[in-house]
Amino acid sequence: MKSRVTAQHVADRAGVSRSAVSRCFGDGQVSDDTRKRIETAAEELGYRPNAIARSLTGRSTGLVALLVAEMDNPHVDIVLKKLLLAIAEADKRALVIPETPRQDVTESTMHALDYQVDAIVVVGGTVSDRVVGQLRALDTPVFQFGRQLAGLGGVACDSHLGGLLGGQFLIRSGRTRIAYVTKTSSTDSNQRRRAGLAAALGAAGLPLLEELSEDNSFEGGYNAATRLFARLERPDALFCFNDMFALGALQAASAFRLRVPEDVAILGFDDIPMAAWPAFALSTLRPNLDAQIARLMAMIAEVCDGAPPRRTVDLVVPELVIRRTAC
Amino acid sequence: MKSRVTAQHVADRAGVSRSAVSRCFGDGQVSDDTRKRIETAAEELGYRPNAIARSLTGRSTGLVALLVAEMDNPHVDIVLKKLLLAIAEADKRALVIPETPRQDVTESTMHALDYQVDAIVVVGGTVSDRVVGQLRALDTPVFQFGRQLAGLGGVACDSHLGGLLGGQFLIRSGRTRIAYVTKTSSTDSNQRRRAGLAAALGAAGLPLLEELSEDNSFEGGYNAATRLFARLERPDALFCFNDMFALGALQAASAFRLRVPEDVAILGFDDIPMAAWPAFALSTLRPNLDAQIARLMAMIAEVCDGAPPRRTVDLVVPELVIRRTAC
DNA sequence: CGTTTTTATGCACGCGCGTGCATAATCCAT
DNA sequence: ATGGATTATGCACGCGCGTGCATAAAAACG
Repeated sequence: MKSRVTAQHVADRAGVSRSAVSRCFGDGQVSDDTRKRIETAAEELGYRPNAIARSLTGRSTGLVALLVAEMDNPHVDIVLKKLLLAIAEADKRALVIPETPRQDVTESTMHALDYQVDAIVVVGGTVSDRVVGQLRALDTPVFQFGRQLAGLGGVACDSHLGGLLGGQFLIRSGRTRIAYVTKTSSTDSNQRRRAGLAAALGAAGLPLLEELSEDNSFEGGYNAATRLFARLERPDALFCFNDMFALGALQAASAFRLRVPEDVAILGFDDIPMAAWPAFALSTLRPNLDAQIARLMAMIAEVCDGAPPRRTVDLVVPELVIRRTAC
Repeated sequence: MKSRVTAQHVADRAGVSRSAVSRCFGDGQVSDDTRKRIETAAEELGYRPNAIARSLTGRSTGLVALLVAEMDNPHVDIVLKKLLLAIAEADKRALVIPETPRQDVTESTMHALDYQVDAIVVVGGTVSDRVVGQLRALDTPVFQFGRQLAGLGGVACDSHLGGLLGGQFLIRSGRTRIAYVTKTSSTDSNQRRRAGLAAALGAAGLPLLEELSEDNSFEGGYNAATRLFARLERPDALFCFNDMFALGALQAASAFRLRVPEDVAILGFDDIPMAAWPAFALSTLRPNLDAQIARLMAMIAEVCDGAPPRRTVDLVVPELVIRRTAC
């Protein structure tokens, strides 16, 4: 592998000083003549400024670290994709750090910080609060996506409101035995959704049934719903923590020969692409992802411009998407 | 934002030279006494070596760029996740560059190269050959994942063999009117799968029906299968380019009140997690992803050790997974 | 105890680039 | 034509770190 061409090479070829090359690719003032010569020389040599060396001079690196956990959730996939696109659009680069089972997140993240990233975004609810706390102690701006830890800037879907809206909708459609299908690991958003639902039910004087899923996926939703349907007094509506649970519950309803939504209504959360498939036509709550990401990118742009990082969470209101499984 | 602590700060505090600190965190020889003092000083100051500056001294950056397109395909999600985990396990960092609709991939990729990545991995079949060609012209090692462009190192599932195995299996199970559901954009792997299937059918003296999908997803498979089922002589087996098509086709079969697999067998490709869901129980061909990734990481490790990049594609044989939709 | 060998440490340079400062070149107005 | 204002260019330094080289310290050996 031949060594890369540096600004010095271009300078030599163009017969100017290296500073001129530097200014030409920066925002310095260069005469039209020399600019032309430098550009042709750079073109011929295939020169590209070394971003590593450039960022060494105290400036920003243009890197944004995405600390992403809960990668078994399709919704996180969508978030990740959209974040990647948004970061590329903002002319920055995404350094993605997955939560590995073997290696502790902390260690991976710390390694990422060695790259002087401009900001860290914590994606997904399952990153432990301890890790987030450690991150906050650093001087690198940290933002959270999809959680609402106090004192840490970020964006999130208003889970409480989502729970409330979903609950009110189910009540309006005449349901009286409403169950919440949740997961064992109680993340922040989980608790808020449950609280919102509980508020809606409480206002209507209805009880809140509940069923835990041992697993964070389709199978978990299937099993939890199966247990619910096997109860003596079967619920007539299932509000699921996320769409994957809801799809599993839908499958369980089919196994029980229950008509959806006549016998039982099923409501999800996230509006993953699959929810819109005609095979499922899942009613669900759609977090306005694009709005969330736009705000997050604005926060990142702020800190890149030297502003102190925000310390508040922007809540985005979810939207009720009514399809076939609850109406 | 206070400025980061450098090796000089640690050196001052420990009462040693900066070189000693550098050696302590590198592999240089340091006496037990000074090492201890340096380590405590570093601990107290929260010092971490600056990876940016470190990589400036001609060494590797520890960055691997993932150029990923076709992000609407769940299978690519899985590949991306596994790649991210593998890269983290290898103690490297992943720089993910999505194919943005607005910005040309070339430009994004070039920006990524400014970070002196150790290697580039092209993921997904839809990255244009032109872009890959441009990448090959660089002195940064480029690998391809899931495609088989000649002269460029990488790993891929043996699509031809997959087509052959699938075709032979359908023939053995007594199918005679076998259709291939494919997509309009003819990627490399698509053509190979079709060729493998054609070889199997040709050997058995059977015709190859075909139907194009206008779209690379569930809906596309649904529509294509619908057209096939509406034909006078309905096919008794559908071999789909990927699982998403197959799931759409499955839905179409249900709409036509066709029994699966009695009336029509449906075979997918990729073995995405959803294929295993009891709701679908899709028979499919499983590319051995873990094996592919292990080999790719080995190739990357090679070039990081200074070896010239491989120029051959390691083919991994796919495995026939027989569930309910074809048996 | 003196000499040679080994080990530990500091100094200084360079990686590729941005940028303040001084100087040279150019321009404009009088 | 000439002084001053503006612009263009080069020089040199520093960003944070690794490392060859020289030197100082310690160890080993006779």
